[in-house]
Amino acid sequence: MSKERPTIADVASRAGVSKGAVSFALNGRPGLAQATVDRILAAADELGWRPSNRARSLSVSKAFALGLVITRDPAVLSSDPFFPAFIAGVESVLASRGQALVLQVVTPGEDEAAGYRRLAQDGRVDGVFLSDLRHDDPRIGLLTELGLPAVTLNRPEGSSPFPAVCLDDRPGTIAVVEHLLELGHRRIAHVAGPPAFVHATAREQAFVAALAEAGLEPVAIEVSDFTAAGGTEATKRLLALAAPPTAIVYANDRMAIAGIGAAHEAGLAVPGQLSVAGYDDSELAEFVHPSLTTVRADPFGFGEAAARTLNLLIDEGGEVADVELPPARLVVRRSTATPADPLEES
Amino acid sequence: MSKERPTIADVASRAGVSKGAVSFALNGRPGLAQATVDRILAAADELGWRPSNRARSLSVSKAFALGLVITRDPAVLSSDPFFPAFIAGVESVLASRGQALVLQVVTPGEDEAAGYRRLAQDGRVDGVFLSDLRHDDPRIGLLTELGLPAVTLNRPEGSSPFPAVCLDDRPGTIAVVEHLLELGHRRIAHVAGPPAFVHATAREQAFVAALAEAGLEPVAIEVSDFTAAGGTEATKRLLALAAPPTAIVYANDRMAIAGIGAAHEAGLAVPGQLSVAGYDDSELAEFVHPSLTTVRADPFGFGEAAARTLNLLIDEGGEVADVELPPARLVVRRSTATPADPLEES
DNA sequence: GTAACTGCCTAAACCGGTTTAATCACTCAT
DNA sequence: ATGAGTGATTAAACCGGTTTAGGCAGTTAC
Repeated sequence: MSKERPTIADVASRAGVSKGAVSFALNGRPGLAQATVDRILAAADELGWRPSNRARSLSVSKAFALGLVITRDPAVLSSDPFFPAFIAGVESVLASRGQALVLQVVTPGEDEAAGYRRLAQDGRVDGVFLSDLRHDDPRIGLLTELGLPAVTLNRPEGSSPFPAVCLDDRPGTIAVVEHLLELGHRRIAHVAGPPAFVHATAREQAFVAALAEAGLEPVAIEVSDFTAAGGTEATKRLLALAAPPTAIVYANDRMAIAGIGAAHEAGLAVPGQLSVAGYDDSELAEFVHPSLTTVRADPFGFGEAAARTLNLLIDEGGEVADVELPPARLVVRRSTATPADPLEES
Repeated sequence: MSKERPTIADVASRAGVSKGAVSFALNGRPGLAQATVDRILAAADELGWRPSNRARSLSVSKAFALGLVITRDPAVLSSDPFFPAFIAGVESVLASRGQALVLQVVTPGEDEAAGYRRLAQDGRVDGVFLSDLRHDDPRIGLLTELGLPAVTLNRPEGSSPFPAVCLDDRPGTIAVVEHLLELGHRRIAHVAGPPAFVHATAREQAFVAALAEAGLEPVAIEVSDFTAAGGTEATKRLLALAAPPTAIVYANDRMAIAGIGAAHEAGLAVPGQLSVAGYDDSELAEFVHPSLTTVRADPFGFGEAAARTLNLLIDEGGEVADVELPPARLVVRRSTATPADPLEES
């Protein structure tokens, strides 16, 4: 049993042809007689030969890998339900193409640009996913400068040279508000994510717009940070208002679940005295008490679409069309109900 | 502005030396006059040259990357607090060494061996982390056969050619049981993880042993699956017992939080009528109601230690000593209290 | 004065593929 | 018979580093 990996030269000599011929056969390029191709492929098969990624990378100047840089505090990242599913979706596309996913987790304090620079300069990846898109995101300029293909998850408001894969945050949020309005709520508050993030402001604006549609104004909008701790604090502030809300719409499940906890802590019944809604439909949403009304997106599908789009950009180059994913859907559970004191105001 | 990346030849000609000299200078190898080294490094600096990873990979037959294969259902993985922090710890070691992390998420249904095979045969990584270690884990044999260095997270019971980085699950679990015993609980149950996993059985055995230490037997041990859904089901079964437990120790936080939900659903007060303890200290543990008594490990440190150990194995080869991490600590919160009907027996 | 050694540096092979230009053996048209 | 054209194949350059063997100049040893 030879422990050494066979090389293309071994295959060539076994098939009685040149290295070049083997390469042609492998890549299905025209110019070889069918019989020769068959003979080469058979030889490769018998030797168990698979072309070396390293050699291929060097000669064709491609990495056969995509990169994902996640800029988050690991503690915060911990319970984010988006990325694992997103990554799984990405992988489902990469696996069949023999590509790999290079992951980088950057703590916000550090220089996130350095993360992308390393990926680009080391030639580790052929393209990257731009997640957690921010307003005037500096990474767009950075990647343009680095010449690294990218796909943005959702659309930046400024002009961007990169294709965007979008999952509109608004319909889900609007559905939540409409659901609460139908139940009879009129005093509704929102706990938003950091305004730097596109998806945070999108949800906030959708919230405001949906209320305005019904001629209402938010009781309050608390700007928070998507963490459980932040959700707790924001909830306390809302409950301390002179005229507190009868329902709170949170920008994600973590804050919402923490909000339920804070409400209970304050002696309020959920949904009896306070209705709560989240966003994400994380695993726990169904199993906390009361189970959480929330909005379910499809992060796996998001990952698939993003990977496909990025590969299209890398392979074909030029202009790649944006992709619009089906919007998130409302999932009604037990944390929302008719308000205790309905319709104070006409 | 030349858009082309400089190569080692550019640096060489600028410094007036040969390619080989540049390589020597870069890698700090002896045999070059200090003045020459300085000149070369200055030239490299001026050109902004960084050696190409691809070329280096090919010539030294190393990938400069480590691999992590996670075999989980993405839905389940979603809310696992371990991996994000673990990965961040790994990266903190890799970043300074210019290494990358290649991630692969394999759905349990698929062939997980294929994932490792791909990583090994494509030469993507120089070594891998073996997480979620199972009893008689087939991956140990597989990796031995593939000749891929690895580090196991925790120690397999059989003989293993790989160094183990261990975080003993037992002290934390024992501390939980002792805490409950001190509160006066005598009827304690456990919701365990799948027995295939080493850490699941370790926690279960520690639970049984700690009770035995006090001359007690478990009310019941429900085998579950670490998911919130599983935690709910297991809890329902325990509460339906003729003599239900006054406290339940869960093998992780997700099941515990779902357990609190199930208890509330059943009309039980936590911790008034049922004490609940988890394991992991996930982000939400502190913010659910009541806040969850649990056990806090240090997954970030786990990642650091694992990465360092794996690199040691790759660089030095031979025998690398196992690493024992400081054990997890008990975090007492509000979900545990004196039982309602204390000390029925003895 | 020459052999042996040392310190510094270079030429060239090498890693394992891809790709281009050239070669060879045929057939076909003139 | 000759030239052109076509299809199958190969030799060799190339990607950008690392590494080995060896060359050259300047001591030192005898």
